[in-house]
Amino acid sequence: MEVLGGKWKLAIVKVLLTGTHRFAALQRALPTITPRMLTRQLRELESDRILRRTVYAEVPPRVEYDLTELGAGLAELVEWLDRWGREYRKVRA
Amino acid sequence: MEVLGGKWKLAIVKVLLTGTHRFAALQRALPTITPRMLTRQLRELESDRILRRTVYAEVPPRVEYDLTELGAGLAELVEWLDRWGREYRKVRA
DNA sequence: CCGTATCCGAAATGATACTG
DNA sequence: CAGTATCATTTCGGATACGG
Repeated sequence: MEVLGGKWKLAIVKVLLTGTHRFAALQRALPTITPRMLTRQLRELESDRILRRTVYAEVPPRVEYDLTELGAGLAELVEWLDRWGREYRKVRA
Repeated sequence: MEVLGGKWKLAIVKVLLTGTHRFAALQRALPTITPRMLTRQLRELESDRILRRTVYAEVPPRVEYDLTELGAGLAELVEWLDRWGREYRKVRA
């Protein structure tokens, strides 16, 4: 929970499970996140080795984010949580 | 994550997966939690229907906590997270 | 395009003492 | 036994503006 907790991390992982994304693409996938929060969460996930950050020395700059094998190992967990969340809403409603 | 997030909730669920517990027993199982935090987390989990709180009108007072079916449905998730956490520590170390 | 800097309010957690 | 009350600290998340 220390690694995955908070409002955004699992959402970011979920997006990256669909493939490599650039910063702006992540912003589009998570429309309400501010650039500050996105940067922070990405850096923490990188430092926890959930994802990789790749900088291409180009103009304009290009930075790509993709899951490590450790991060990719969360696929089942995310699915599990999705399922449980749906069941939860059903029972609570 | 809204239901299970935070420092203590999953730990409490994990303890209750081993059976019904009283307040003091939960404190013993989670030695660093303060009574204030334990109370708060228990009330939130109760309000989210993860666990049940049963008060017996006795002297001295007895209050028991146990998982609902919804809460018990988290067993697999907890196991999954445990496994992933162990793998995580191994890879990180 | 991909971020940083600064400031802010709210929420989470903790320490300590006390009570029916 | 099973909590409350009070106070302080820390962390989280957001708004806004700016920069290489």
